[in-house]
Amino acid sequence: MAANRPDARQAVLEAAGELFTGAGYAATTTRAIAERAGLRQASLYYHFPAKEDILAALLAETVRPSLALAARLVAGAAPAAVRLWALAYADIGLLGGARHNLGALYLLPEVGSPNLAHFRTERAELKAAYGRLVAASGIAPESAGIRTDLVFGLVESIAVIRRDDPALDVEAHVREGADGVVRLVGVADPTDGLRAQAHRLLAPLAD
Amino acid sequence: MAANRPDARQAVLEAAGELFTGAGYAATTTRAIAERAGLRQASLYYHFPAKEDILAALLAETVRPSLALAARLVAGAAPAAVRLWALAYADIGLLGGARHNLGALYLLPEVGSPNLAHFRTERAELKAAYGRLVAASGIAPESAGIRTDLVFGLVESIAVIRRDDPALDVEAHVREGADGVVRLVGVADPTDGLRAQAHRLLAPLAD
DNA sequence: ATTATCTATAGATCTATAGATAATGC
DNA sequence: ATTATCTATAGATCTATAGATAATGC
Repeated sequence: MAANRPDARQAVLEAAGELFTGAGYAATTTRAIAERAGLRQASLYYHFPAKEDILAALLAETVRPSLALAARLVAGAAPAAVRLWALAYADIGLLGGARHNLGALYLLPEVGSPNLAHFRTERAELKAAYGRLVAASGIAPESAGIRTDLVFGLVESIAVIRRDDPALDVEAHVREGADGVVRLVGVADPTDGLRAQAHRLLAPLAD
Repeated sequence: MAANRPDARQAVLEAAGELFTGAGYAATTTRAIAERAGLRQASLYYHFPAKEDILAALLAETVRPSLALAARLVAGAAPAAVRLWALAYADIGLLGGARHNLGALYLLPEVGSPNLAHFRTERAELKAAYGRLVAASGIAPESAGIRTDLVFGLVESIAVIRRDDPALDVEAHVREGADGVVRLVGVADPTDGLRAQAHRLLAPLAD
């Protein structure tokens, strides 16, 4: 290979993550991404076929860990409120702790693009997992749909909160957010016992 | 005047509202706005000094009604949970019922622009009003800040929910959303009595 | 021969301004 | 004289492709 850097592709994603979350997709030029990644503008196209594929890669790497966790929790046997608390806790933590507030990518109008249908499907699957846990919590079936919308909205709102206050105390927000999700569903009050049980569910998955 | 239309400025705002909420600010060209408004591209600049001023006008007209209501409710004498329910109900209703999902404008990365500081101030004032009602609900002071963040996030999440499902049953979401805000704060459970009281607070303000 | 980069550029925009034009109000 | 519009365009991009170049692996 030529005088290449160890992992240019990763540097591009890192740069794009910062710029897309800060300025948005359309307002970020391929030149700005390349500059920050230490490449020339045209060299981006060796690693990605088009600008939109950079966004697609970032979206995929953001939603996938949450989705993997959700699949395990949906299949779990613990009380639904415990599993819901655990999913919300981990999911908000991933969004809140990611470099560059990647959750803000979900807010970009470009996620509606036909080329990003795969991301939208994965995000819908994550929401469906929340929906199963909400339904299993014993909520009246006619309310479950709307409450799932609200729960998912509350979880994702971490991106807006973090944008408004970049110096956010993420750990406090994560715990309050998970508590809030359970209170919002309205079938159980989060107790220390529930939280401890949820942490035990999450502990073995941390590796 | 020349062969002008009754209210070109309003037609521009209407067109921009549709395009900005759908495709975002940067991806919407002044030509597209003008075309939809029935003008030539350059004629926009008779009504607005720059593209960003069109966005500023839309943001202002979206936040202002909620802010006016919030100011009245903060000064009210009803129980805090009732006033909070009323504010959330009206605010979500305004965002959910507006033409073109104008609440999605709050999600655009361009709201961070220096030229839109006035909007950010008004939005911060609205959030502060929620904060006063949350604090007055009797929440522990160390939790009030984060819960206000979450409450405000839940209210604004109507924009994402509506974007995901344009055929949303807004009225059902508004009521469930206001209930959810009160449950999320965690000091009172919404009852029919509370809702009725809140509606009485809102009734005289409807004109 | 393959990999990863570069320079140069085609082709297509995009915003905002300059200056002309026509209808209305005084 | 003022208001609201238009045509034309300057000047500045922006994405993606073509083709050259240099280092490495066989």
